[in-house]
Amino acid sequence: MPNMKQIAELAGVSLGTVSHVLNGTARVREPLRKRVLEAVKTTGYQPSQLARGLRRDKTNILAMIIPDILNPFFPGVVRGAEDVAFANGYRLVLCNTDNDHAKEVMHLNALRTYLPSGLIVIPSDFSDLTAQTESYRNAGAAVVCIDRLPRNWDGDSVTIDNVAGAYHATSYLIGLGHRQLAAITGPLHLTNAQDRLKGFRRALKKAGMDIDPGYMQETTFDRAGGFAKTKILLKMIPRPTAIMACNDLIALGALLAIREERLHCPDDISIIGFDGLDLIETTTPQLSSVYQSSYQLGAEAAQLALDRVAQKDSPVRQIVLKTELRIRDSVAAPPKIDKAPVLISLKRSRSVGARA
Amino acid sequence: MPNMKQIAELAGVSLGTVSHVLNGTARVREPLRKRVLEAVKTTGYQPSQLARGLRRDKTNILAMIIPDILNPFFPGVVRGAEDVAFANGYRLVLCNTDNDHAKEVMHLNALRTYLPSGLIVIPSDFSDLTAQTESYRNAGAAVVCIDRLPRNWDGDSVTIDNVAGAYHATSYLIGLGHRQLAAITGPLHLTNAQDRLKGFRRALKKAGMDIDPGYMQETTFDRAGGFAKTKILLKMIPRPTAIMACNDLIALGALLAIREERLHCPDDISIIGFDGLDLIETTTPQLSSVYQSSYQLGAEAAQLALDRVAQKDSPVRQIVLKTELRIRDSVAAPPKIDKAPVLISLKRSRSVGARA
DNA sequence: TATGCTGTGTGAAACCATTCAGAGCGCTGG
DNA sequence: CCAGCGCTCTGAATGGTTTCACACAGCATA
Repeated sequence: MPNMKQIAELAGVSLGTVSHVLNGTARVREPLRKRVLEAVKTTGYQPSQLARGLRRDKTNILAMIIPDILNPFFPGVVRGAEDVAFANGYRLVLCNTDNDHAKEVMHLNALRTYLPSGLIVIPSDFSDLTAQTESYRNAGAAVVCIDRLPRNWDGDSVTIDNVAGAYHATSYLIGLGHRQLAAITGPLHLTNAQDRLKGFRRALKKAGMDIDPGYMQETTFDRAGGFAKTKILLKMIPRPTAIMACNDLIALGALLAIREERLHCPDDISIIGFDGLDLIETTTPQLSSVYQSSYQLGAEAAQLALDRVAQKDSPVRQIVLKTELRIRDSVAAPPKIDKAPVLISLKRSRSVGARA
Repeated sequence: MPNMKQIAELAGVSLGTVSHVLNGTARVREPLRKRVLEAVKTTGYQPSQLARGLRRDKTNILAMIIPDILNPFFPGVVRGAEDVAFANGYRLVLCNTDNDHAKEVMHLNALRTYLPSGLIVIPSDFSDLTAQTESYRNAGAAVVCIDRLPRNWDGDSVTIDNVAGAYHATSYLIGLGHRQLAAITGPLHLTNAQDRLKGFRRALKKAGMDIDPGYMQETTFDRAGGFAKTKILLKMIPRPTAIMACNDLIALGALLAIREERLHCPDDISIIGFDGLDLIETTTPQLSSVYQSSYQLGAEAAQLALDRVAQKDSPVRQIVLKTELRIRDSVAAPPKIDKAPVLISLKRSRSVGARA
């Protein structure tokens, strides 16, 4: 593979001229320009991204730090970001943190020396990332936080309206007549989990309903967590008639727990999840969910990062995406009998268990 | 951020000595060594990966080219590769091709100038990639093909035993008494799709069974493909009593089609998928599948790449991973009535349709 | 004719780590 | 006592690009 010097010789011009032709950084007379382009074409020359990055103090790399690509929410985010990056001549470096702050910091530190133009982070938790991200900013890199925000975050971000999403879903359940609601939230050190719980409570308050703290269970954002917490909820008296799950994996776990307890969704209990993953379309019943576009989340983040690279001092942008309540088969009005006193409700629960 | 020169000054040694201490490329007396390490520690110095890569003609980057991270099979592969890469101080650059050969070539060409140490590719199709990958090899990079192989591939690879996997699944169905089998294959320009079909046919042959080509439908590796082709299969006379789907998404589509036709899996039709994705555990019925470890696929590939970087001229390795038949609720013996003549079987199909 | 200005090109410096030839030093064996 | 060797360490060259100060030609103006 030839280098720029050889192109310069082949075209009979200086190094600088080749650079100017290639980058459009200065006017070059047409004949020279043509000779350079010709030389590039015949040799198949490609500039070294390394040398270029070394010299410009920045590469066409976007670094992306996410919790875990195995969680089905994140591939969409990654794909959205990669598409935008690719379309602009950038590449994506992907790092998984497993929500481990130490690992996150390791990635953050190590990646910096590759001089990425931008950094897109889904924070592992509520830890303050200012120290690390500041060093990226000083190095001229754009930093965008998405999905959740670390403590004290005042930079660019893309999130969704978690409060509104959870509020709508909960209100919908209340509208159907549910009075015994439960929520299974994600880890409350994450802002998105916090906000979804906030939306849930706000809807209850609006309806003048109160709730025992035991009906709000906190767990990890996965199937196992949803399963375990649902088992607990199903034993409570009175048993909830609807569960607001703070993501789809939790909802999935809830569905499995309900099934294992020989209850039926939505006849006995309604479920609404959050995220709108593809895979909730294949369950029986199909799960209702607060849809958000993970793809858009990633795409907007990448665009935001690239915009900031182009215009370093434009005002901070904090994009908030809309959600959309998608009702499918997992919600219904509460069983009639639940309007009767507690003990009867309990009895029914047992008989149902026996029946199946 | 300081550079190496400043570390050298601070430690009172030369540039070369700093490099040797950091890379262990030569013996350095303990006192000097200590001073260097001390200087590194107090300044928080980190070597520039760019300068390092430029000089060594190779970076600690692993490039990974896959069809589409949104396909739930691939996150596992990526995660496996990223974990191994990370553990060895490497980073992963992720590229999606959408099975588009042109896009694949673009990525291949563009990535090269970042001088990755290794390249892991899931080929978009059967196209010959020798030209592109050869240039990586010439640049000293390790190239590993996984999951499927391009035409004429004679380099390192990690695949699974597709033939055996499909063979076992099919044999299992035959063992249950199924005689009207159907297969829905992936695109036959992909080696893995070819091999799974081969395993299917081999099992039939072993059992002395013949099959009408109409019962082997080719489609894309997704839900929509499985859905559409199953619709066709369900109209055939005699109707198949079992479907061997060449991946889980196809199997999922098949399940949905069967459901939509008011038939029942496994009572009317059995289904076996391929891949063993998590999401097939949440369907009703749970889908049986030929499990393969996508994580291991990625992890082995990354390890293979790193091994080759370390030992350039070791013999080519072509790793073939085992599969494991995981039977769940989607398979059963064929309905008894199917042993009766065709017309009766047809009738039953109608009556079932009317029932549901 | 001298001066200034524009429009184009040039060449060297800078970016930063690695590596290689060689220098300095102390020790050993003859 | 000296040649020779081994062990450390040094400093310059190297890799490929961008950028900046400057040069040069051509033209217009005074």
